[in-house]
Amino acid sequence: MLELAILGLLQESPMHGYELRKELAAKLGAIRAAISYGSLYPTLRRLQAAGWITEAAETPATAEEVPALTSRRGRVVYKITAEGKERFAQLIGQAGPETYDDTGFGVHFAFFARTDQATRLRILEGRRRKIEERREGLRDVLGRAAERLDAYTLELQRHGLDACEREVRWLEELIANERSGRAPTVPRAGTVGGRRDNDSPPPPGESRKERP
Amino acid sequence: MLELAILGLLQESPMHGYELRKELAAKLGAIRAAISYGSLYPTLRRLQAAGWITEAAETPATAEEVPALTSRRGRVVYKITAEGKERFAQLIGQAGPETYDDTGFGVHFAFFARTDQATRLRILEGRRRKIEERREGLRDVLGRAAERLDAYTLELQRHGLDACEREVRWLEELIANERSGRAPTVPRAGTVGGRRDNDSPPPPGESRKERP
DNA sequence: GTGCGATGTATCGGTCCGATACATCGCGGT
DNA sequence: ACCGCGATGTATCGGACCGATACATCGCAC
Repeated sequence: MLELAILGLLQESPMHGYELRKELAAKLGAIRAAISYGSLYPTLRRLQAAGWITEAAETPATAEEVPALTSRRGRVVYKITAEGKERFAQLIGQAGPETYDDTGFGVHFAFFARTDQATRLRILEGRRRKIEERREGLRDVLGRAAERLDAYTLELQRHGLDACEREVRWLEELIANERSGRAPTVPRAGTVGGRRDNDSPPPPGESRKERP
Repeated sequence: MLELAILGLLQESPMHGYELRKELAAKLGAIRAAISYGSLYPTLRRLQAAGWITEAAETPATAEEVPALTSRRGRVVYKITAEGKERFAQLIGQAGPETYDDTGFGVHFAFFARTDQATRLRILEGRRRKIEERREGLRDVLGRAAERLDAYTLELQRHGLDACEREVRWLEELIANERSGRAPTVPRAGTVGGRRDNDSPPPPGESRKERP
């Protein structure tokens, strides 16, 4: 999963580890807190060894100014290779069981702008199926095994069930949008947060800065 | 976390591994799918080595019938020890940072029936704080960094933000209930699932079958 | 000029997962 | 009478990821 996320982010622009972590946190903030360095750096080395990414030269503009006075060793910038792009396309296209768990789905969804529509649909439906199964499990427990459980545990299940139903509805809308029409945004009733600009941006397509 | 969950479950009745996994799935179904055997069995051994649990004799009633014809080796039943109960009380009472992440909070909450009110309150408020922070992060991204992100990523953040707001409200109600009054259940509008019995059972206290 | 928070790279031990292996039991089908 | 097959049950192994920790540099506020 981390591998896929890194490859996806480096496709937007070259970055060093620290930056990668921050971008990752911004892009996946809804899913996971922040990736640990204990995972990040070893994975970067693994990707580099596999040839999916390479170290890029630091400060490409106006080089040679004060060249190597303090043996400038900080900031290792990585960029994705052609093989890395192929690898990303392969990973984003194929769907194993882990594609539908919380983290896996989140990462795939975050890169939907780089995914073709058929795959998007497949992933959304797979996720829906998985959440529906969880929902049925919770309903079973709340129905059949309710008397064996204490009130707190029951309350936890109810909250979980509610979240499942909500996510299924969300997925339904995304699937409907995906099938006919385009815009990835779900119609919203009350505009819950703040702000109201930037609603319904233009259809997917590739994001800007594909090749700076 | 697994350690706490196992200790908590074994406090209700002795069990073997397979059963433990199923009970765990029922109790924590809203939080995590099912614990892996690759974690369960090593943890059981660790707990046994530490003296928190012991192997209990299988088939206590009507023993000696067909004693050892096929060398009956299956089903290792574990029971909690006095030290194990102390350990549980200690773990459930102290709160580190991991107490407030999704899994940690879920496990603590699932055993609220065995937790004193002050601790319950502390944990609920800690969780609320954590979710509020995540919520603020998402609002920031949706407000300030929105133009850098594609429509799918934004939709993911919005869904996450919605879930955060919902959980905060849920926690608010639980906290209010906890402070004055008793019943752990949150007032519900539509009764979404099925069934309507077993609503608002008597105040917490210990669950049944403390000592069979 | 000095401390301090942000930036930045890196490792280590530990927890947990997913795949896999293997053995037994009860039951239905043929 | 036999066979298979799904549920029950214990167990291990490699790998992914986390949390704590260490350490070094930079800019800037006091």
